[in-house]
Amino acid sequence: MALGRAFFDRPVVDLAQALLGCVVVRDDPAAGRCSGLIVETEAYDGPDDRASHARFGRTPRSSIMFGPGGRAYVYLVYGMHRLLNVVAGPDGAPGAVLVRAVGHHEGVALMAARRGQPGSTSPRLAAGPGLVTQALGVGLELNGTDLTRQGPLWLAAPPREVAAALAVDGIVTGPRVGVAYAGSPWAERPWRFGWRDHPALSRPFPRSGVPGA
DNA sequence: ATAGGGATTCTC
DNA sequence: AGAATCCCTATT
Repeated sequence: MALGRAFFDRPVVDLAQALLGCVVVRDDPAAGRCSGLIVETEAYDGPDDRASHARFGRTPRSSIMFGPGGRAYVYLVYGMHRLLNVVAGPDGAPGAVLVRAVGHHEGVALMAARRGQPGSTSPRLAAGPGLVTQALGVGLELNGTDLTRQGPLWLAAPPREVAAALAVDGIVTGPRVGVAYAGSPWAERPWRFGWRDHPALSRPFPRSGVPGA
């Protein structure tokens, strides 16, 4: 059962936290299904956020960020890595959440094969935003995909036991990665969220904390 | 039409 | 610490 549109209609920083524990499902007709648990996210807000692609206003690339929530925003960085984002709603309010890391769920073997590491069961197969798309087989052709309906790429609510485990472990926050160019205060905003001590985190959080602290 | 740069990852 | 690599945005 896919998460409905209403789930995404909230401030992007709230959405970034709400997505932790959710399941990102990749259904490829040829390769089959794999899915992962979202364990790390970052929020990118509207034009005021100097780290966000929306800082240039509505451009061809960022236009998806200005649309309704619950759609995928996939783009290329550094000429080689594809990054997956979840657009926040409502329509007209730009914002997107970068999926920085996912943990194992379904189709680990398929994900390992896509990573070029057949047979690996490392929990860190998708520990990093570029690795997430590589492991899940997410390409630019999926930009704009409606994540609220079962299809090639969609999102599901956290399984019961996952939600329970996350509640026990807690959420850590920190500054977003690789956005020094944005300057103060945007580079320091604690808009990176992670499942505390999860093995699939992309890299250590410099300081521990709780949302809102 | 062209130049500057990046929400990364891997290797030296 | 540095390269790989190309699309996007801004500027001329």
